[in-house]
Amino acid sequence: MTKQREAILDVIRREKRHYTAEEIFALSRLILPTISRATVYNNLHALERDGEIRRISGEDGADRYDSSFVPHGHLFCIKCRRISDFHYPAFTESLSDLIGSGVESYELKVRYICPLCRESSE
Amino acid sequence: MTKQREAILDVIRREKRHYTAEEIFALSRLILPTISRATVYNNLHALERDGEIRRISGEDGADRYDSSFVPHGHLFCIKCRRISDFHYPAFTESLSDLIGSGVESYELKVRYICPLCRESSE
DNA sequence: TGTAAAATTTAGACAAATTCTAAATTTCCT
DNA sequence: AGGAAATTTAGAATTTGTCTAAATTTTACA
Repeated sequence: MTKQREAILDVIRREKRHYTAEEIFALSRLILPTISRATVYNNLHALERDGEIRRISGEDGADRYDSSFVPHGHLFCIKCRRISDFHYPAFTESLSDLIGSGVESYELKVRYICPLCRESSE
Repeated sequence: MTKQREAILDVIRREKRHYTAEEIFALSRLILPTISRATVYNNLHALERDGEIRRISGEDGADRYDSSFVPHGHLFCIKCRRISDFHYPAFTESLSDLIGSGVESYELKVRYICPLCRESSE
């Protein structure tokens, strides 16, 4: 575990928000001023491969990263573009029941209009 | 409905594969040789907004598009990178039970090792 | 420890995917 | 038909992510 990887993991874990690689790069630079972009991308890939973090792929261009251990999905508000987590306890199980073995991970993304936006458009 | 949009929709509907924007661009050019890349992207966005097609976001760089009306998820083999559809009838219902109203669409992506790859690695 | 091999990091060039722009064309309405 | 609105076009620009080759760091183990 290099100090670069540690810094990156720190950044992702410390905040509740889901950052893009570019944001993680900027924040890691505050800790290690010489860290390079390639290192950030390398480590994001490695951490994803190792199951330490999860990638949320692109509702708005760049991928984002999430460090939660608890399996969960993501809600994207199509109006305000905000992302929130959503938990679905029995899901993982029923998924492997359906698909069989070999499941490594999943990504569940729901596009919706969040309560706040629904309210304000009334 | 412009002839450009029609051509694009045709390309997506005619094949079972999930094409990238670049592939759709190339195939649309066979029908309309002067169609431009920007038009393809514009229409892909519009068609997605209108619910005519669905975007499958990036396991391998570029997004792909799917025209099926039946809600379903996608299986990505992490070895051979092939994508296949997978149907999960009760899912849509239980999703809106959980989240409430406002759900517009969802994307369920499962990363796994497909039966063929599992077999060949034994 | 000392040291060699393996892995990782770095800066910056490169590449791919997507968006933007402004002018030209087409479509739509009445 | 005539004018406004929408769409298309080509290509430039931007964003996101990957690659390269040299330098540094880590790891394994004699």
